[in-house]
Amino acid sequence: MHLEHAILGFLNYGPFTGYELKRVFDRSIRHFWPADQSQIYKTLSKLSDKGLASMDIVHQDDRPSRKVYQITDAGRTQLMEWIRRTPEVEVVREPFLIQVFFAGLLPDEEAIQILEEKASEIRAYIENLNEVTKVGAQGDGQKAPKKLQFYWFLTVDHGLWMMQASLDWLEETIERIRRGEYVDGPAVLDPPRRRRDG
Amino acid sequence: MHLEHAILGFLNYGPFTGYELKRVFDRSIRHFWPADQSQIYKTLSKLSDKGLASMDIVHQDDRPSRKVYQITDAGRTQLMEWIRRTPEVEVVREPFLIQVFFAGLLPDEEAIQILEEKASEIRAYIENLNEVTKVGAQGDGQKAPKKLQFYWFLTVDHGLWMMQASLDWLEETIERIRRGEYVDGPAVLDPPRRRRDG
DNA sequence: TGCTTCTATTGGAAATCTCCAATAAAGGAA
DNA sequence: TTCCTTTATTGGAGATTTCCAATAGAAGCA
Repeated sequence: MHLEHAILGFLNYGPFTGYELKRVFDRSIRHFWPADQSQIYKTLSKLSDKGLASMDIVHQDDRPSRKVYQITDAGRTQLMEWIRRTPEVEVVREPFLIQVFFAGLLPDEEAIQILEEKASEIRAYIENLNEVTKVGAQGDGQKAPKKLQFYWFLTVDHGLWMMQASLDWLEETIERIRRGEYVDGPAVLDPPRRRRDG
Repeated sequence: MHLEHAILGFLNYGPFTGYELKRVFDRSIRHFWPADQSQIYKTLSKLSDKGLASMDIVHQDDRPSRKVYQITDAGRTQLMEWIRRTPEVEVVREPFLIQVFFAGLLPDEEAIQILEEKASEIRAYIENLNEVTKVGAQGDGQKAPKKLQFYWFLTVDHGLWMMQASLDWLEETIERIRRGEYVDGPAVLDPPRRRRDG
């Protein structure tokens, strides 16, 4: 369970309540691991059951008591072990490609329209990612060490690269359909290498 | 539920049993929608309940009877409606990036090692995708119409572009870490546009 | 002969996640 | 004054998917 590791990672920086963690997630890694609030709470109690985190109840007069979680030594060990692990082979699952696969049933203009819609959705997403970066660059009050912030930026960078690649594919594909390429038979071309402009 | 639409799409080409569908999935869209066998069976009976497919039992003397499913008019209508829909915003969920995010806790060489491992995993995946294309190009006995085959190739092409982008990001990132870039502070650069070689 | 693979379907358990609702008090906006 | 948002947690329902096991005859291999 990956949420477990993500939470452990944040607890490694300091103690948090479920509520606080939700905000931390939303402000840092939402772009590659969105977390549902109730899922965070459930995972916290699981971590506690496993002895990877400990919990203290802090009473408050005006609000519900806070359950503050802290990482344990066992938790820290497991976190580091996980980070060092060879990354898993990830299963690709893209509903959009099911649509593309069967879009051959539609007339060209309609297929192109769907690809255009996807393209503008991605453009909006890129805008959004750039926003995330700006908010993160301001440091959110507490300053993270430069190195950790650098790695955070790398994940944003990854998102931007992938989105850009997707956009480029869409534009190329629309071109290919416009040219009526399938009449001459299909071809899977080698994907282009990516390099920085200028 | 997306598997529902994928199955409906294949049933639109002709009648299939669950067993046959499993093989069709494995030979065509596994690279973006792997399907579990028992999930296919469950989804088929759901489609039948909803009146989107009909089922005939064909007895066989030497083997268990086959349940042959056919798409209904209602099913065809819904399939076409779905294909034309504006593509959904897809939720990104990448465990590997959680690892990258926290890899800042490791010494540079160890972080680089993880990125290298990911890179070779992706290279293997690309090999595999190229295999898929070769098998598909032979047409598998029955020939699909050129246009439909073209759209199928497009989905493979998409996979290749995305994998290549991921690989390029990894290589660039390894470079950036090697240069010790984070010492001077982080930067999210604009991703490069893609162009064909030569 | 024994083992594995292929054909063909079914059912249960469990993991992971989303969505929704309930509780409760404070503070700010309209 | 009424309504919405924030803080803070809990619990249940359901969706989707994976994994595993059972059944069973036939065919091919060593």
